[in-house]
Amino acid sequence: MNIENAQVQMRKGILEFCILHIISRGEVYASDMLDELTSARIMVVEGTLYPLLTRLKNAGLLDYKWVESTSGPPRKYYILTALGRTSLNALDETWKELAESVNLIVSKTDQHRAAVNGKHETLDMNRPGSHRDESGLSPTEQ
Amino acid sequence: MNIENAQVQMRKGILEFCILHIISRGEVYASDMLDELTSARIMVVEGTLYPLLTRLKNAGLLDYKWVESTSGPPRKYYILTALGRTSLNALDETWKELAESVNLIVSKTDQHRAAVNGKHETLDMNRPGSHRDESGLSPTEQ
DNA sequence: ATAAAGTACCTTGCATAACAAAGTACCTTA
DNA sequence: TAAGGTACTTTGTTATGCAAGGTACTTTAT
Repeated sequence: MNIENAQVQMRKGILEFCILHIISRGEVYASDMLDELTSARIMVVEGTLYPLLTRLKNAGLLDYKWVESTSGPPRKYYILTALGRTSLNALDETWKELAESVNLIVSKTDQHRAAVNGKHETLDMNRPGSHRDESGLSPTEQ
Repeated sequence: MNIENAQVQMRKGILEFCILHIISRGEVYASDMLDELTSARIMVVEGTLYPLLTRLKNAGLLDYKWVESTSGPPRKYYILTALGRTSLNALDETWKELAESVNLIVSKTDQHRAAVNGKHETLDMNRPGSHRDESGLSPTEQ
């Protein structure tokens, strides 16, 4: 597991949420979505997007209609179903909570760093040279 | 695919980031991490955490030492390696960018909703598919 | 006509990972 | 020595991102 892998992982699960958002703004087809995601610097490829759309369709969150194109084959234009809109609202909430949770954890680290840098205390940060709980304090809390 | 599934998905990939953060603040063992994650309302179970720790260890981001406990079997106390600290910094950046990207997409939807509710006009969307909407109404709102 | 190039959607196969559930091992207490 | 608690591990299932290759329709060039 390298860093790139972790970065890829971090983006997973967000895609579905972003797709629903984009579709919620009006009828779009796959290339529209790819453009929008790319401009938000969320990289997705066809092999990811098409199966995702199919899953969402089968789950009843999306519907689509075929539309003729003036410059190529017909396109599938997607829209949200009523269930899709409900789901999107729920995911909005989930995203907020998740971002809050992560920021809570990050800010705790920031606090910890500030505390460690502020004192000349370097007990816990670096080395396992320290010992066991005779100190009485868990390394995690306080 | 139901909503719960989507919520689970959304949390994926964030775990590794949160774990690294928690360990960065000092030596901890698995139960400490579970407590911290639970208090941040990020639910994780052993079957997820232990393999994750093993992966991070094998990737060279973590190290651990066995420590006797006064109330049970010995514990594995984890710390970040130098590589782990570097990686955490990179993931901090990744998280910031990801949150920014998602919030950009969400805010675009908000703008769209405001525009639709404010006017009775729904044709001005930037999408290239607009040539087809004789219907004139976005399927999302109203 | 036919070939080539562009656009759009679909499928297959692989690797990874979250999770449930069951298992192993150690320690304390009754 | 039995029971219960704590901690770490493993196995099997399922889901999913993605690369790569495929089908099909359309326009443009030869």
